[in-house]
Amino acid sequence: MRKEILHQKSVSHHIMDTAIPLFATRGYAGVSVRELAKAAGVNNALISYYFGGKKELYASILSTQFAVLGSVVNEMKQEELPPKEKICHFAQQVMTAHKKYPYLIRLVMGEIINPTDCYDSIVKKAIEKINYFLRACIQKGIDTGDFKAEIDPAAVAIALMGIINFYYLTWPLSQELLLGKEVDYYIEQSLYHYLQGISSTN
Amino acid sequence: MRKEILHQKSVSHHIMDTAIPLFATRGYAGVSVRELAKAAGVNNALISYYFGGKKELYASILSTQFAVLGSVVNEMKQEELPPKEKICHFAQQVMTAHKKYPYLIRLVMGEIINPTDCYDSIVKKAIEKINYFLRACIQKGIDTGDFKAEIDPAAVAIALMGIINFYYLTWPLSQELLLGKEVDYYIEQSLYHYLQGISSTN
DNA sequence: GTCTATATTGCGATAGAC
DNA sequence: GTCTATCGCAATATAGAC
Repeated sequence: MRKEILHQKSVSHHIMDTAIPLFATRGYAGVSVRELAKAAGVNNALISYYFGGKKELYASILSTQFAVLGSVVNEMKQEELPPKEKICHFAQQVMTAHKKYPYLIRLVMGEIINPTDCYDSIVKKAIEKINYFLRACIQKGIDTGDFKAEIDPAAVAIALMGIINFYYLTWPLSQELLLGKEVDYYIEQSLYHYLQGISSTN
Repeated sequence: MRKEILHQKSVSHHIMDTAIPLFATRGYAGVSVRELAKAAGVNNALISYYFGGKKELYASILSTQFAVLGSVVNEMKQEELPPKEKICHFAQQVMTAHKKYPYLIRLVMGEIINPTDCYDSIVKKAIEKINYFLRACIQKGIDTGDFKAEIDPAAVAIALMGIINFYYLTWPLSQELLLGKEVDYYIEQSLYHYLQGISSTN
């Protein structure tokens, strides 16, 4: 049986998978096409052949990775749950996404602190979508009386994004600082405490 | 009167000040020595003359910027305040530092997601110091009965760092998402809600 | 589709004039 | 201290053989 049949993953797919951790951990400018090709075990010229160039390879990676974020929100929108439960469930979905796509958060942050041409077209829109979803949840919570009337949905939405993402944002440093505790437990607790702080009762 | 006397700031200092926003917004690999020199209005060769090379210039910037973080913690350590007030005061000091050194957070994050040789020697130690300070505050709060006994200091310390820094971390996007609200107000509120969540009473 | 070879540009660094 | 000129090398990209 031929090798190509055993390994059906296309060359372009393979190049992207190899490039993701490199771009994520060293930045767009920090990785060269030569290094990318060597790591993937393919010829330099194939990056231009399959993607058109380094920039386009990077843009391809960003759009496929960011599509993950979008689909998480889309799934959540359909759920019919009380605001607090919806936020907790969303947090769990994001955590699951971080585990499945461990380099996504670095690509996001890399674009936020060192924006490329992809920032406006891909990154910003994805984050705005998430923020809008959370704000709607919080507003609903205020309307139903679950949350304090005086809280500001926009501010709370940012705080929630911080609580849910900060650990992964600063990983692996955060893992060391957590002194052996489990991530899931940490985020669950932080979220619980914060939600308790904005809740109207209890 | 000679120009040099009117502008006493040394050339090396001027180069660093010009390089800070460039390294912060485009990353170490994203900026060339030629561009740096052009932006500062000096000759390329002067970067090697004053610092030894691009790497050393970057390292100089990181150490001076990170010294700011260290001094904030040192000042706070001497303060004798109840845990909650101490944490709130620390948050205000950090916010003041972010305003005075607006590129600091990007340099920090840049090193966390795309570490260079400076990461272990400069960045990691500074963050560990802050984390240790916060953990001590929280532990004291548990001991005095201000905070719930069941909370985990290490986990709460990370959550607090997230709440205090996430806004600046994702600026200017966070500013847009905040829909015109004031930063200080937002962080104050988020911190207040979270602290309320971990407090034993009220 | 994949390779080699190469064109072209830009990089960081430095020698040496002033 | 500051300049010009240049070295040696690595970057992205592509033409053309296979």
